Amino acid sequence: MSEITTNFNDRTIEYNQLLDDFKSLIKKNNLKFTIQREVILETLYNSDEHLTPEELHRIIQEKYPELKTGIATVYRTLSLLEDSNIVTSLSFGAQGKKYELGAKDHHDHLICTVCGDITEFVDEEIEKRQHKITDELGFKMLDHSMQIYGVCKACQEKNKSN
Amino acid sequence: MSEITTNFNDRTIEYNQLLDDFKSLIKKNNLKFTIQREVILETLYNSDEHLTPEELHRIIQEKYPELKTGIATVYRTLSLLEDSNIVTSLSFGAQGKKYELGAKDHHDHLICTVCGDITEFVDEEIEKRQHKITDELGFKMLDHSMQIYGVCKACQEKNKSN
DNA sequence: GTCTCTGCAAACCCTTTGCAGGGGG
DNA sequence: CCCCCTGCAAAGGGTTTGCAGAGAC
Repeated sequence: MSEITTNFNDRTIEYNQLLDDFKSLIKKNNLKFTIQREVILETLYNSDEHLTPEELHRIIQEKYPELKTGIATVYRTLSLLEDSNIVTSLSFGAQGKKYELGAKDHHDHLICTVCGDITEFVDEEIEKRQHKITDELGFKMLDHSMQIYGVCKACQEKNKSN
Repeated sequence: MSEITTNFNDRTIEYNQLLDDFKSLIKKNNLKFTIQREVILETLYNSDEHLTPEELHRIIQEKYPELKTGIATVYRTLSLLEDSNIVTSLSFGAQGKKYELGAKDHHDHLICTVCGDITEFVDEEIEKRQHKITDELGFKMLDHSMQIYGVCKACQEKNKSN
C-alpha cells in the first residue's frame, strides 16, 4: 500500500461548510459579506483548476456579467482569503500566482511543462523529513511548497505517437 | 617562503571552468562575449547570496561604475544564463525572482519570512521519495524545487529579546 | 564591415491604491 | 446611518522591448 495519494478533487469539504467558515471569519473581523465575495469563493470551489486572478475574473464576468466585478475586487478578496488560509497560492515567477482552495489537506504539486497540467500529491515521508530538517536547524516552519516539474504520462504518450 | 595554496584556488579553477563553459556556449550560438556578460557571471559567482536582478545591477554599478551597465542587460544576460542552465531562479510571487549559480549541486531552500535570508539544504530521503512518486505516476521528472518558509533561529531569538 | 549587444526610455504586465458612490449590518 | 466595499482609473513595481549607436569578431 502506497502512502502516496493524488487528486483531492473528491471534495472533503462541503461548500456550505466553507461558506459558513467564510461568514464567521467576516463577522469576527467586522467585515461585510458581499455578493462579490461569495461569487469568488464559489468559483474557486467549483473549479478543479488552479486559477490566476485574471482567469477567476474572466470566469466570474462570464457567469455573472450583471455584477460587473472589478479585477481589483478579485485581488482584494484573494488576499483576504489567503490571509485567512482559505486559499493558497502557487508562484510562477514574474508571471504571477495561481490560487486554489486551501481547505483541502496540504499537498504538493507535479507540474507538466508541456501541457501545464498540475497534479497534486502528498507524501507523509517527505512531510516528516521536512519537520526533522527544520527542527534540527531551529527553524520555525510556517509553510512550505514543493513543485516537481516534468512531463506527465499523457504528454509522453502523445509525443510517442507523433 | 612558499606560495600558500588555499581552498580559494578551488573556486578560481571552478570560475575559469564556468567562464570557459559560458564562452563555448556563446561561440556555439554565434553570440558575442562582452565585458558586461563577464561581469554579471563573475558577480553571481562571487556572491554567496541569492540575488535579485536589481541587487545584481546595484553591485555591478558600484564595482564597475565606468561600465554604466543597464538593468536591461542584467535581465537579458540572466535570461541567457537561465536558458543555458548556468543559473537557476527562485520565484517570489509577484515580487520577482532571485538568481543563483546553478552549477552547484542540487539543493532546496529554507526561506526566512522575517529577514529574507535563504538557507540551502539537501535531504537524500526527500530526493528518493520524489523519484518514487514520479516513477509511480509515470511522470518524467525534469526538475524540482522545494521551499520551506518560516522564521530562522536568529530572528526568533531577536524577537525574544525585544 | 557585419551583425550582435548595449544603454536608454518607453512600453508592458500584473498588482495595488485613491477616490467617490453604493450597499451591508 | 455608519463605514466597509466596490468599480474605476491611475499609479506602482518589476520586466521586456524598440531603437540608434557602440563594440565584438
